[in-house]
Amino acid sequence: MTASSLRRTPNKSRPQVLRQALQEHTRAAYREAILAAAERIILRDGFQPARMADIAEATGVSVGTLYNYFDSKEAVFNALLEHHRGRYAAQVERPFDTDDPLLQLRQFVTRTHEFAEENGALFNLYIRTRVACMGPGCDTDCIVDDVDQQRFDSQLERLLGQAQQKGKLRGDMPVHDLVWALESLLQALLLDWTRQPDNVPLKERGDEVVTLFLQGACIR
Amino acid sequence: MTASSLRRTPNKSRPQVLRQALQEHTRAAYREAILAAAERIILRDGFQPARMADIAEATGVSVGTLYNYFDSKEAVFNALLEHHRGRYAAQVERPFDTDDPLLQLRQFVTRTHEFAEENGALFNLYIRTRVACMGPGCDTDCIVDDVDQQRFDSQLERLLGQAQQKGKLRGDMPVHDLVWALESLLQALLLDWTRQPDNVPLKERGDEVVTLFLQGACIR
Amino acid sequence: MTASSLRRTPNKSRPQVLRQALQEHTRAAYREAILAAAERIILRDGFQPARMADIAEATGVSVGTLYNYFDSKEAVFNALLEHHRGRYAAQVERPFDTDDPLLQLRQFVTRTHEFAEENGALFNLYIRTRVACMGPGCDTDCIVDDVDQQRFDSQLERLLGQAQQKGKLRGDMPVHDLVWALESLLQALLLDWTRQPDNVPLKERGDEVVTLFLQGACIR
Amino acid sequence: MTASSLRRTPNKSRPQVLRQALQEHTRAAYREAILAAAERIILRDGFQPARMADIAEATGVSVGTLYNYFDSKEAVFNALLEHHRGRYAAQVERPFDTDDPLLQLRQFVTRTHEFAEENGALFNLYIRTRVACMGPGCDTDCIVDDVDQQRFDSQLERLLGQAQQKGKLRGDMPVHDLVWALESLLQALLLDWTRQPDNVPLKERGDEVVTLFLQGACIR
DNA sequence: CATGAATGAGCTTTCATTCAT
DNA sequence: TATGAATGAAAGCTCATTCAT
Repeated sequence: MTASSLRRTPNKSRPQVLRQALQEHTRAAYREAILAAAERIILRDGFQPARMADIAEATGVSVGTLYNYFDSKEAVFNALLEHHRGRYAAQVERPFDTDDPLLQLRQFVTRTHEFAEENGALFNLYIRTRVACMGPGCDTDCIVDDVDQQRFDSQLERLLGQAQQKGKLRGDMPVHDLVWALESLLQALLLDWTRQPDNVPLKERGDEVVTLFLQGACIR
Repeated sequence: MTASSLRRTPNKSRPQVLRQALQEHTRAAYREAILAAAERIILRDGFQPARMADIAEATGVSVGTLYNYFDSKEAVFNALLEHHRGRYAAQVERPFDTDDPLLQLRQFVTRTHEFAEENGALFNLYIRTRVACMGPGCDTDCIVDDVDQQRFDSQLERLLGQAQQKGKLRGDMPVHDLVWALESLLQALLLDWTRQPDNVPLKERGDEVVTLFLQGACIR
Repeated sequence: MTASSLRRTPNKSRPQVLRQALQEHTRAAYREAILAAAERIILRDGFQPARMADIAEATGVSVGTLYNYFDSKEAVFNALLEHHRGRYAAQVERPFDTDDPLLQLRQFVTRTHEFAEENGALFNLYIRTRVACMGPGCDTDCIVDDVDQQRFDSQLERLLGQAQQKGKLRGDMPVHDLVWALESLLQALLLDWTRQPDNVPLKERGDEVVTLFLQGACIR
Repeated sequence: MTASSLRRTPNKSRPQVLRQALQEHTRAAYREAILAAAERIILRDGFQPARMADIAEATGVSVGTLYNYFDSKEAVFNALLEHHRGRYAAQVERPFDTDDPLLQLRQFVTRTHEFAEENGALFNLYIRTRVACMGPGCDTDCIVDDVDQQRFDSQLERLLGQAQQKGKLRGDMPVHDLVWALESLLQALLLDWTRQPDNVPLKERGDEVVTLFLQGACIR
């Protein structure tokens, strides 16, 4: 047996494959556990005060282990957000039940709110981060890009654009402004909800907000 | 008798009184200077990264002096906000030029935006903090109470309530919800503006937003 | 008193000057104390194992204080070396008592050794560092430049060059090689001495080494 | 009976013996491979920065395996040096081609330098370590004992002693001192060479150094 | 015996706050 | 009362070593 024959062999025997599959599983489980703990801790303490040591303890592992799975504290946070992006996209971008853009709009909003209600704490973190991190000095700067916002916006824009083309929305206002207004209202709603989840019936309020947005506050 | 004159109240001879008056003046000047510097620094670096040493240097005093005027870093920030509350209230709560609640509403919004444009950097900080610091763990937690929001809200509530009573607003929706919606839109606008002050003509957009709020997105 | 009048005034009153002088003194004393302690600790533990906390404790100050005087652990070490460079140069570069280059050489060597004997521990550190830090991975890489070595070499070169020109040294060998050989012998001697200061009578051995260097090992 | 065969000594059947022989072989191969990798890594990074994980990777084994063959990082380094000692001894302690001690001396020096040139990187490490690690705190403390130095010295001592007895060297100086001086020069030469192998023609310079050592710098 | 993930002590550095002058 | 040096509790991250599989 020579020194060079010690190098890792590319093809693996059966047991190795099994073991590796097991390890993959374990590894994934660890990641999940760490992220879950991190979510708890970060939600409890906030991002910057949250200490890696606490996350480790909450996970039930040592600090070093954290760094076997994530490069840095920031990476943990990023992974936390990333972890939920796909799920949101999947839930929200399914085909709609109707052809009417405005009904599609309502469905889109409802789905978003359903997702929020199903993933409360997460969304709390998520939304807050998206709003909070715009100024200098926010430690989570650059952590959250606008990927999600853009996805959300472009959906709204598409739907409102279709509605406008079909003559269902006022034409004296750029679609962009309408998008902006609706998005603002919905974000404010989510914000309120993350503050006091129990006091805000999310989906009902969402529908009301859309109605108000469409019809306006004045008597017709 | 001001707060600081309570500090020591032995028998005072005339010159002592004079000296104390002078000291009061000096004390106020120090506070102002510190707050001004703190504003510069916090706006430049953000709250949590801003270092007391930097604020001291920017003020031209020593670190210790900071603590002669404020109990803590947080206290400086609180005072900073408090410092501007009165000014905002004064500017916004003047009597209106009209009796029409909806016109008063527009004037109120305009005044708010004028104040914002006149106090850009401050307002930037102010708004951001109000939005960002709602969850736990934010270092500025407990710093910003809802005093201002409540003042703002009650104004809106009063005006929208009057309009509703006069039959100018839809009655099928609680005033509170209307207030909420308008407030959300306006806050979003301010938020946008603090991000890119130059791209958002605040007062014009404010008027448009109010119009959209009142009339809705649908064609009538 | 305006805010701007609070800024530091350039001209200082008498007491300020005094106080500052005092502080300068204190500051210098602290630096010295820290360096002295650092020397002890680094000599005891080596550079890389030496912990800032230990240096702080040895100095009798807190860790933070260390960083009020030095930017980093490396900076402490650099300062330590720098601190002694001037002293060595001063002691060694005084005018010589004679015109004979070879006698000057002996005096130069003697002075170096006197300095070494007077600054034992330091020189230990100094010499070891100069020798050790040439390969990769040495944490003190780049810390010690060759300034001192060059100064030492150029002195030797000058003296040996003069001797050669006066026909006192063999001409069949570049001065540079002679310098190299003598320097090697002297460095080895210092090295031995730093290992076991008590067993090596530095100055006597130095003289012997120079003699051996000049006359060679063979019988004439 | 080798060291590792001492590990377990139950009654062994024939096949067990065979298997054990095989294992011995494998075991040796692993050691070699690890040492080879360690040499590469340590030479690349230095001893203290070199990470066990890197050595493991370079070997193509896991970290744990390293610890099946060596007790610690230090042990790896020790083994690395030990591994080359025998080779040096073998090369250098062959019988000489001549009876003249001074010629033997030159041959001895030449052989050492040949070995150095043939084992460049290693010798680089070796020499550097021998010189650098004499003080406390050097992480490689206690790693390098003086075994090699002593062997080298005793050779020199023997040869120079013979020469002195034959009246070829000055008698007014203890052999020990002559040994010391020559050893110093040779070590300095090696040192220089390890720093810039290409600029120093080792064997030629070695001969020059011996000549200078024997004849001295002065004109005769 | 190989594996490689888990471990956790230990490191340097920062900065709000205190306090002797 | 101004000063600013001293303080020291954390924090994030590394890596030699262990040990269950």
